[in-house]
Amino acid sequence: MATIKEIAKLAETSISSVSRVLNNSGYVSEPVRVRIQKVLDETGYRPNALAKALHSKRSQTIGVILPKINATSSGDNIAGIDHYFSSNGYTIILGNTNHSIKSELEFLDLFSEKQVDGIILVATTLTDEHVQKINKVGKPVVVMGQLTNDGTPCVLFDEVKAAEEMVDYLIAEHHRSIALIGVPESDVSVGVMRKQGYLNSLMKHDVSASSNRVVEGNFSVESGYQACQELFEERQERPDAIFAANDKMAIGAINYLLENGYRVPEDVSVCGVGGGNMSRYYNPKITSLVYDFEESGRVSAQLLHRLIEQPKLDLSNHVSFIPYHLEVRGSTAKK
Amino acid sequence: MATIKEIAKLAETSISSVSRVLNNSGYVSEPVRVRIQKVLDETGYRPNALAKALHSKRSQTIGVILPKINATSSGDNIAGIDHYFSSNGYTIILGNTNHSIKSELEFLDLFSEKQVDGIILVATTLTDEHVQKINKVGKPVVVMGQLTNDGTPCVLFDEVKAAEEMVDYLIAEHHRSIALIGVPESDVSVGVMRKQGYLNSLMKHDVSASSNRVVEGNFSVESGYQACQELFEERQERPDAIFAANDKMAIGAINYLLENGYRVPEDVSVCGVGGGNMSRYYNPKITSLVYDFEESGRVSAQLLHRLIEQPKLDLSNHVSFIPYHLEVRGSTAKK
DNA sequence: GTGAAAGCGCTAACAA
DNA sequence: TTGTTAGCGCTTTCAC
Repeated sequence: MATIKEIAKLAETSISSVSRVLNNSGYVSEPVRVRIQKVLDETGYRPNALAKALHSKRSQTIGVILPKINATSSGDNIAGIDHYFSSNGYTIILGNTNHSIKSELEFLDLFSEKQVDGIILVATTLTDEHVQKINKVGKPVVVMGQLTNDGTPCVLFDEVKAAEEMVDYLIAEHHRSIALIGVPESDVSVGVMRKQGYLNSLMKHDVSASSNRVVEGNFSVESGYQACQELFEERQERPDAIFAANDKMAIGAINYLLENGYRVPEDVSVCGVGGGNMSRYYNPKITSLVYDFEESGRVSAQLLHRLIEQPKLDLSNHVSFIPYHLEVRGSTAKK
Repeated sequence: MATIKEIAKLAETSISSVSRVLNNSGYVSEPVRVRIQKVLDETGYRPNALAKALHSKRSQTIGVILPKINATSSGDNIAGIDHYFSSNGYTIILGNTNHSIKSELEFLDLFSEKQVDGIILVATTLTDEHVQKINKVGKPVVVMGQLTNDGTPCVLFDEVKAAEEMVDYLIAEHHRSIALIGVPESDVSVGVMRKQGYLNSLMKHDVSASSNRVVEGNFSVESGYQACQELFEERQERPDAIFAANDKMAIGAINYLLENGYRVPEDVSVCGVGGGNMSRYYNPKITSLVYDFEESGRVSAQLLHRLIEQPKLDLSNHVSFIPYHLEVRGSTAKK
């Protein structure tokens, strides 16, 4: 790796002149410029971004922390973030936490050491420790997927409203015994909010809600299968519709139903949340709340970018809700 | 952000002593050590990794270049890479090329500027320009997904053998009219190799091969649907089995068949490659070559790590084949 | 044991 | 117009 010093020597000039042609700044006479450019081309010289960053205090790097890199939503999130930032000269560094809160905190520190210009934190839960650390890193942070309560700007879907809309639809289709396959409340957006929306809708329409019709999975297809089994084999009455908190569990539920002689949607309607490939191409195609995770990545990136470019900008308490839509597909029908 | 200088001042000592306790190197008397540690704790000081890297010439950063970040294989790849490297103190920086060769070349340069310690290039094609640039960056590079011809170590699946095995299986199940839904040859591993395996098997068993039974898609579900439609509506004879070069196209093909009154697998057997969630949970479950992309990420990472740690190590021409296995599921049956 | 000082590669005053 | 120089934050000799 050549340095600017060596280039200067080869071109028989000073490093400042080299720096000038490199950055197209200041005055350089044509002959010198040409001489330097020639050496630059011949050596294929690349400036050291670290040295540059050390001086400018801008690393042109964004840290992205997420709970599980190999989840379809993560891929889309990153695609959106990357698309926005790479076209603005930034590069992305990745922090995969595998759902470990400790690891989340560590990445906040690590990224801080690496002098990232900003951080996007894709969170499933937000503890006081998080909040504290976020405020301590002293760099712009945008939280994705969770509502913040300390003013940190966040980007997310309106989970309550979305879930409510889905159950409204099921009720409009004359379903009255509607089950929920949820997840633990440690995941606030999914475990708490979607359940809240489910309950809101039932209340609103005066449809009976019963813990008898609520079971819990863990996001996986298998857990959806088991949850559905529990619903149909261990509970008092059989639901005529199932709202699963994500598409994978909806698929698990459908698998259980089909294997046990129920028809979907004729006997039981099933719907999920996410709307990605798995639900779109499943057989039957699954009615789902379609979330555009790439868009949520893009919006987070844009927000963070503004925060970076205009440090005085006060975006505290800013909340961006990403649009979603209910897509009725083949897995639900009028009762 | 505090600097080592400020810490030294606060602890009323020199920066070298601070550096010593930071790195646990050299002699520091107990009282001084304690005094420094106290300031360190109180300020929550974090060393600047850039300055450190500038000096040590090790950034503890790995660049990963891939064609499409939101593809399930990419997520798994990165998970494997990340898992290995993060437990070794490295962090990952991402280069998403969206299949643009130009962009691939640019990331090689960019990562070089960012002083990454090594690069993993997930490639679909490898031009001379690639090879040239790879050799010029002067950093360890491991290519994933493609066979290299210039000695650059690579990690991939034995596509020819895998495809051959799949078609062997179809033939063993008495299928004789076997169609291929492939992809363009610009993707060497998928477009060329899998087709080669398909042909090898037919030849080997003396089963007729005909361009009449070969169509091309573009990896997507929709293209699989169309390819299958072409096979059944525009070709002379109908195949009794279809080998799709990936699971998505297999799903597209199945969708076409089911919509048009064919039963799968009773009338037509369909199989794919990949073996991930989409095929595992589809209805019917899809017979597939199960590739472990997380493992291929892990192996690439390990290989690159060795290259980084032992620069004199000669791993040129090294090729790692990642194991795979044929999983017979519900979409294929004996004829 | 401790601290001053050089240097990693670069930018940006400041002189010349 | 050009070159010298002082940092950016850190590590590491090398005197003291």
